[in-house]
Amino acid sequence: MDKKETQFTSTELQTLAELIFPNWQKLPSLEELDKRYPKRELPFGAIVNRVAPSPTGMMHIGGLYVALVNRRLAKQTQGVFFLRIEDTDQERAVVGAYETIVNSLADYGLSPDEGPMHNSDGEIVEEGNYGPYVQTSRKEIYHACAFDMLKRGAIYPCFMTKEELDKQREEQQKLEVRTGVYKEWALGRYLSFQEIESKIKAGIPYVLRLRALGEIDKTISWEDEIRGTLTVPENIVDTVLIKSDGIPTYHFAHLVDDHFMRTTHIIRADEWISSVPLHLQLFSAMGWEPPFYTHVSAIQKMAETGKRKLSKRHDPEASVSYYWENGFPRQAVIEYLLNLANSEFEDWRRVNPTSDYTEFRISLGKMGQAGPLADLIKLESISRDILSRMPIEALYKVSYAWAFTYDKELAEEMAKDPLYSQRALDIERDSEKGAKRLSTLKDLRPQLAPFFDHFLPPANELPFPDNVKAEDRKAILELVKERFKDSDPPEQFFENLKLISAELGFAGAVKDFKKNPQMYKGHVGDVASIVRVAMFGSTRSPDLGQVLKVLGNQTVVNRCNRAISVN
RNA sequence: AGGGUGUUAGGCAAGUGGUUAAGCCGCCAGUCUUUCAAGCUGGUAAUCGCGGGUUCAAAUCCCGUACACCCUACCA
Repeated sequence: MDKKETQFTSTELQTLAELIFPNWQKLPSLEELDKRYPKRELPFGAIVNRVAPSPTGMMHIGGLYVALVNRRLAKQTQGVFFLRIEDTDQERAVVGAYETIVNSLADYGLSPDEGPMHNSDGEIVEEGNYGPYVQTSRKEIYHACAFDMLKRGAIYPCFMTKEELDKQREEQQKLEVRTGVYKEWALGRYLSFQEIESKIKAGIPYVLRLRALGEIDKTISWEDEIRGTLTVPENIVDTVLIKSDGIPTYHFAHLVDDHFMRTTHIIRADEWISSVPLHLQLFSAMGWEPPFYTHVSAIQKMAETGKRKLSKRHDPEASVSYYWENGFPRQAVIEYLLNLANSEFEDWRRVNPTSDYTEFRISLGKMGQAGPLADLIKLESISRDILSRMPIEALYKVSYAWAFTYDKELAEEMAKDPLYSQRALDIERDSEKGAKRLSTLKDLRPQLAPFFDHFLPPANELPFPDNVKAEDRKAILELVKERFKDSDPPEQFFENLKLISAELGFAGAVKDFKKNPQMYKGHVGDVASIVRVAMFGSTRSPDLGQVLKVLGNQTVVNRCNRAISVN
C-alpha cells in the first residue's frame, strides 16, 4: 500500500463540506456559537463539571458515585455542576431511562445546577444557558463544528462498509498489526475529490472520520489528579466522529459539548483513560483549550466466591434503585459512597456527628485508584448510624415513605396515628446507650409492626417459653393487667414486675435465683419474657416498660386478656 | 494479540524511604442486662500479588513477572 493520501485544494474542501451539509448556510458559525455560549463568569478556581449518563436503562450506582464526586467538587469551588444526557445511541435508548436519571439524582439530593431537572411542579424541564442539554437536540451545533473541520480537512468522509471493515480487521489480525482504521488502512483518505463527490451524490452512506495526526511512537502526557502524570501513546486511529445518520459519536459530542458548555474538569470513570489521547487531539484540532481530565475507579465488583465485575444483569446492587428498595436511607448510600471516595470521611463524621455531609470537603487527590468492591455490610453499618442519629420526625417520615411503597400494610397502620408510631420508633433512642435497632428500613417489621394489633401472631401461636407453667403465666398477666398504668414512669414497670415475681414465687433478682435456683419457679427475667411475648408477640423487644407505656392502658389490658385466653 | 489501569488483613482503606503497617466494617470473647440489639472493653487477622535490584534502610524507588479489569465499535 504505497498510495498517496489525496490532497485537496481549499475550494474542493469547501465544495465537499457544502455537499455534506447542504444546509450549511443555516448552521451557526463557530463565532456565533462562541457568543451564544460565552465563557462563564465564576470565581477564580471554580470548577465546572458534569455527569453525562446515557439513557440506556437503570441508573448505575457508579453513575451516582461519579455524580456525587463531581457535584461536591463544583459546590466546594462555587462552580457549576450540570447534567447532560448522552443519547446519541438510539439503538440502546430505553424508554423512561431519561426520567430515571433525573429522578435518581433528585432522590439522592444530587440535582444539577443546569440541565434536565424538576421544576416546582415536579415536571422535568431544562434549566441553564448552555443548553440544550440533551445531545440529540444539539445536532446543528455538532454539524457546525463538523462543517468547520471539513473545510479545514481535519475530518473526511469514509464510505467503508461494515463488511469491508470486518474483512480488514481480519486481515490485520492475520498480519499481526494493529487493528483499526488508520494510516494506509484508512481507505477514505485516498479517495479523490471526484470519487467522493459522486458517492455522496449517489447517496452511498458514509461516516465522518478524524484525520488523526498522531504518531504511534510518540506519547502524550497529562496530569490526572487522582493518578498523577499519565503517559500514553498518541492516537493514530481515524475515529468516527459523525455516524452515517448524522449523529455524533461520544468523542465528538464530548469535544463540542464540553467546550461550549465551558466544562473545566472532566471527572469520569476510568474506562475512559484510553480515550484521552483522542480527546486531547480533538481539542487541539479545534484549537480549543482542553479541560482537565481525571479518572475515578468505578465501583464494579462484588465479593462472593471470588471477585468479579459488578454486572448489570446479575447483580441487583448495581442499580441505584436496589438500595432504597432494600430499605437503605438515601443518606446512607451517599455517605457510603463519600467514604469510598475519601476514606477519611468516616473520621470526620465521628468528630462531626450532626453536621450535614456537605460540610465535608472532598479531595480528588485522596481518592483511591483501585476499584472498590461493593460492601453491603459496611453500608448497613452506616445506615444503622444514620437511622439512629435522625431526629424522630425525620425517622418517621423516611420510614413512612419507605413503607408506603414496600410495606403497604404497615404504612396504613402508621398513617392512622403518626404520633403513636413516632413514640414507638423513639423508644430507647435518646438513652445513653443510644440504641440502634434499625439497620435498614426493612427492620420496621420486627421493630414497629408489633405495636399494631394487626401484626400480632394469633393468640394460640404466641411463642411463650415453656419454662413457665400456663397457670403462672396467667397469674403474671392478671397482675400486670391490674397494676399497669401508662401514667407511671417506664422504670416503674420493672419495679412492679419484681414485686409480681416475688408474689408468685419467682426471684425478683436474677442473682438471687442463681444462688438458690431450687427456691424459685424462675426469676424476674422469666416473668418479663411472659409479658414480652404477650405484649409484643416476640421473645425480643425494645425496653418492655417503654413498650407498654406506648401501647397504653387499654391495649395492655386487651393483649393480656388475649394471652390469658390460651392454654 | 496490542495499549492502558490496578494489586496493603474476610471487605473498605490509611500510608509515597526510617520506631511494634492507622482507622472503619466484619468476626470472636468479656462486660452491662428483664429479651434481642445497641453500648463499653479486649481480641482475631496483612511476611504490603510474586521475583529480583537500588539503599545503611522499601509497602513506599527501579526492572521483571502473575493476575484482575478497561480500551482497541457508525456503544457510551
